[in-house]
Amino acid sequence: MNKLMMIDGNNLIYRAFYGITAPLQTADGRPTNAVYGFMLMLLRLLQDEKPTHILVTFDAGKKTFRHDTYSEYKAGRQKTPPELSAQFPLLKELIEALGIKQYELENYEADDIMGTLADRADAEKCETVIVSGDQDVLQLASEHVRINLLKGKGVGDVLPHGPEQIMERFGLTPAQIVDLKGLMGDSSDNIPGVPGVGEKTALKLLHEFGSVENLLDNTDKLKGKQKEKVEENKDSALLSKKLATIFREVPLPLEWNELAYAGANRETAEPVLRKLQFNSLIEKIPYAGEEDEDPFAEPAPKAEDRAPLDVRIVDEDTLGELIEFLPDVSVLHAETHGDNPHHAEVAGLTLHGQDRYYYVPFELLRSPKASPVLDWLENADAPKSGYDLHRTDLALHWNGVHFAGAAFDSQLAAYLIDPTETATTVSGLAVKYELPTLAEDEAVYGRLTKFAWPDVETLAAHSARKVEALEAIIPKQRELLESFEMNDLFYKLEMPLSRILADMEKQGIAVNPDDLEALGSEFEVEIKRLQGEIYEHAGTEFNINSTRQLGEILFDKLGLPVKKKTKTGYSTDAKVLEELAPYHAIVRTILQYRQLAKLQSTYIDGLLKEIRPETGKVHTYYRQALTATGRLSSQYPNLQNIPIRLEEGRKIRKAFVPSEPGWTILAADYSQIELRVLAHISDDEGLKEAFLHDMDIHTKTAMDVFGVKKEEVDSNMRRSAKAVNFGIVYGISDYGLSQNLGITRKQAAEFIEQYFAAFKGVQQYMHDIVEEAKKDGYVKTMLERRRYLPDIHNRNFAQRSFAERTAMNTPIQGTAADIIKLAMVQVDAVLAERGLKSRMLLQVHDELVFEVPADELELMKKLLPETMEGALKLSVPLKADVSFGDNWYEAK
DNA sequence: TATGTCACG
DNA sequence: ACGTACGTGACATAG
Repeated sequence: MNKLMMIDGNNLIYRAFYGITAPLQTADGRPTNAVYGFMLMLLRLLQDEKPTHILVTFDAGKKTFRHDTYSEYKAGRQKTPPELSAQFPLLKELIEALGIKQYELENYEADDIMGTLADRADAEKCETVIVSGDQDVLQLASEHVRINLLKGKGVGDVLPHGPEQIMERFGLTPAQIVDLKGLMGDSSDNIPGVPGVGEKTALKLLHEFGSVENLLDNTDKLKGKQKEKVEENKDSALLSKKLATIFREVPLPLEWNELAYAGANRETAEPVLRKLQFNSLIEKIPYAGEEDEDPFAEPAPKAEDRAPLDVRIVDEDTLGELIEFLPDVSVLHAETHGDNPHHAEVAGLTLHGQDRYYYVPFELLRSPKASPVLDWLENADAPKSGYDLHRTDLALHWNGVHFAGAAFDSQLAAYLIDPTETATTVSGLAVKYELPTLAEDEAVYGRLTKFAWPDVETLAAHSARKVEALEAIIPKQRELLESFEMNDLFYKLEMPLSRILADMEKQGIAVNPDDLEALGSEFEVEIKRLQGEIYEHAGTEFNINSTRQLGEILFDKLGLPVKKKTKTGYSTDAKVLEELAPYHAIVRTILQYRQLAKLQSTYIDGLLKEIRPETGKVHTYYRQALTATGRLSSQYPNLQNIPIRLEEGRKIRKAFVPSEPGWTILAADYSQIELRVLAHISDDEGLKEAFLHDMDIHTKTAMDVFGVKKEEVDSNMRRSAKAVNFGIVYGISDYGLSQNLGITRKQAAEFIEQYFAAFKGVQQYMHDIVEEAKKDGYVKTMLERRRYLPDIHNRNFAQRSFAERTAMNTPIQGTAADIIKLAMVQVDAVLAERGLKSRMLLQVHDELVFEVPADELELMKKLLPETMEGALKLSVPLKADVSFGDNWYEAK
């Protein structure tokens, strides 16, 4: 059975270029990221589709027959970046070397070539797959032709579209896709369509009229502005449809057997792959005549072919040998199981130095003879490198083993090098750094319910491979950190912080279950009452927590107006319910029910489950290598979202108490840290002035935006100004602000304009930072933390806009994160220097929470804000406020 | 496992 | 015209 796969080469290489941001290059310095990304996609496609025939098509030259019809076709397109143009010849060479047919033809686009062949294939009833990211090709779908539409940024994800999926998604046949384009146009190809008609309107019109032509013949059935627009743009609509129509009669000299593909030839493929430095891919290519192995299956075929590592599995008798060897150990890796490191199981440790590997089964550490190993593990002066040592530390801790001396954590390094990188395993890093592949943990252990430790030899061998890879990865990471000027950020901030976080997490915070249960009982009574009331209003009992059932009651049964839809049904979120409240008493009741149900399930029941019986405390886990901006995140439980805004929820905080009698909870939070950072980064005179005089920033903003005196600022003006300030920090858009304030977009746009007129420095910053992102491909915080923004060049407006807002927000949010991290390191040092007993327990983005003994309270009330305010010198003062009490509720 | 909702900064 | 406020995690439902 034959199967043809056709790939839009231009489309895929563009996506690969923006999808793979790693600085890959050939030995002579030519960039290869796009070629690499293309190869990853191709391999995945070969694996998933197993085609018997393949064709990669390209656009040839600039002019096509479409330019004769419309000279502005594809006008205004950004020039292809030179780093990408340079990769076309490399890609073509590689495709050739893989034995895959490629074709391009003067005057025609890749689409036309695919369309012509797809028609032929369909007539022959040959199964055909077309791969592209361009929606235009959906018009080619038919009984035998499926479109794999690329989705998202990933290199592998596709959305299969046959006629049925197209009908489901658009309510159109494949043939009607050109009518859709005719009406809505296509900005990336500069196809005009009908002004004022977007996808929504175009679909509505087509559902009614079927085609562009039929619509134009029946414009008398339209009304108002829409009628005018359509009538005025008849020619444009017809032209646009014509331009979007794929030409299916391209004169093609291709013979079917030229497209045949049965795998690559090792002798021709390997040299080219080596030249491109794609060493890690060599064994993932399906070669003709070789066993057809799954290129993504792990363990990777070649890894096992390499000479096995000399791994010694240590037992009581050979412990002496290991102990002698300890001073040479540089890399350590713990094999652990469990997402929550506070509850992780430790199978064993692999130690490496001087090309020797020792695997220590964890039980062996219980032996009295192993005490030198324990001493070494807890010796802060014995430096250890590894991957996710924070997790190792916690897992060992709860199993009774002390750990210290983390010197280089490869996971943290990877995070600084690219915080949005998805390769979050040692195996993933090996791929990234083009090292020999190694098995993913999942492949060795299985996952979730299927998890099982393999026999000790397999485990030791796998673990040693990881350590081997780390030995190669770490020097590369050191170089990158150096060249990114991140040495301070890494060695003086993130590495020390990692130990501090582990200390905080082990310490935990005491939670009084009686307080929670008492509060829970109150909620319980009220929830029951509200539930009864809702059933009564509804005239029936149903599951209020089910949005589907709730939607049926509100909108079908009670007939309330539908405000918003989700992709699966009616939206019933709080914003919608607020709008519906005037129509029916049930709505307010549901809002109250939702509020209490949330508190009950997440914060009463959820928190009670997390109290550790041995300690009576909750021990959160801070993820230090997760967020795109440099913030921490908190899990198991999340202690960064304990309620505070509404009084009912805020009471939860009363259950967070000191763990020793007579002690106090002390909290200190930065005041307006993000806006202060903005004042510094943007160097805006007005904003700096405001903070130098410690003014109420929202009032000051209102004064300048509305042009009034301080006394004239009313609460509404201040509220608006506050929303504008939030918007500024998030990367402002008129739409976002209008939604937040419930005003029109136009009004929001005016606010923003007035804000920028008053704060010229901020306006300049917002402009400059986007330009910087375009130039460099990334933005930075004050401490040189980076975030790459590949979508800053995206032709899709929404994605590009998002990248622009991110460019504005990340340096602000990220610098604020840098600052509080600095403060934590400094506070930790101060506590140690002075031998204080006070303990840092929590971090909530701009707030630090401590428990302090009575005799240290006065000192801490002074030291803490002092240290926090002095953490980093800005052109405006930092301000930290302290509060304290018998629990977290009181300390605010 | 995906989706909707809602808690926080 | 396009379609969004930035960054997270946990829970319940439903397939």
